[in-house]
Amino acid sequence: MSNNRPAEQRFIENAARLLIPWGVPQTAARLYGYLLLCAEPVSLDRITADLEISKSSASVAARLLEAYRLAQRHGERGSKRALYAVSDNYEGMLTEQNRLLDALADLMRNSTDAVASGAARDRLDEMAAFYLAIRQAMETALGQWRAKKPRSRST
Amino acid sequence: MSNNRPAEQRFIENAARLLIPWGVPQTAARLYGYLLLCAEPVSLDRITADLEISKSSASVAARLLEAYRLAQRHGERGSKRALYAVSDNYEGMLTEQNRLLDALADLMRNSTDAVASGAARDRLDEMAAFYLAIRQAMETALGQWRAKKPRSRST
DNA sequence: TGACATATTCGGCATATCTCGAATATAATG
DNA sequence: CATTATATTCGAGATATGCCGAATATGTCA
Repeated sequence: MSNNRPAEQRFIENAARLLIPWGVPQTAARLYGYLLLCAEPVSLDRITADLEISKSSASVAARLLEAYRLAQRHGERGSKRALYAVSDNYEGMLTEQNRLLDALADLMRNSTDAVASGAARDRLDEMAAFYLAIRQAMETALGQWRAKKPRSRST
Repeated sequence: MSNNRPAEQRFIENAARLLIPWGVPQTAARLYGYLLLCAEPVSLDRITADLEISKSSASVAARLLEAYRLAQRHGERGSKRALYAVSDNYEGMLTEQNRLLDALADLMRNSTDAVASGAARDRLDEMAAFYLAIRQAMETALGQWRAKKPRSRST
């Protein structure tokens, strides 16, 4: 970070622009873009300085990304200092969606009390099957990726 | 709709609960759940009555769902009346995400001006490849589904 | 335990978003 | 062209959300 400021700024804002419509708050979205540019884990103070946001905002944004599995906290040994970096598995955003697909499929399958039969019933069953099929395809693809790239633990 | 009110209500609220965290406004989310239960296209006035919302809210929610490709407007011939029903292709939510994956992959590949080399560069390239792979797997799965279920144009 | 460094929570302000009813626009029909 | 039926837009009030600085909590070291 910080050998070509303008281009980096652009990247950060572009990434944020993509994530924001998906419900990611601006600060968290910008932080994610920023972390993508950082070769090593960075401290909250560094984030605060580079992104020009308050430390409290940096803190909540970082933990939000962590909750979404988009970032990882790297505690420094012998210090309270928290360093953050993008998670090394990029699946976070996708597994979250898989959860939605599962939940939707469940809801539809278990809704015979609301619609027992008829066109709506058929559609619900079909949609449930559809979501499960897609979800399974994604699971498979994720598995294949993990297999192809088994270890990447070298920073 | 409306032969087992309590169960239907529960279904509608449950569906809404799933969609809302994804940024879908409450009214639109409930409307989607409602439409899932309707065997036939319904009018705005019917929606207004059954969902107990204002007509303006019904109108904007319906068109929001339409924009997301989650619902479809069925114009009545010889009338201004608009009838809405859930779209018969359930891919809407997924294609939207595919667009995000594509855009992210693009951004990462075209960001050599921000990071030319090093660990961050490697990661960006890897992520771009990852997103494209997943996106392609989904595309394939969608294609297979369409092939398996070629015609469903009955009611 | 005391002193320090650091992260986290809290209350308030600013801003955005939702929902509504009234006003307006647009299409259909005689 | 007037009337009616319907959808859409508009402005306002209410609600939620994001962001900040100050206050607080928590961990670390001597």
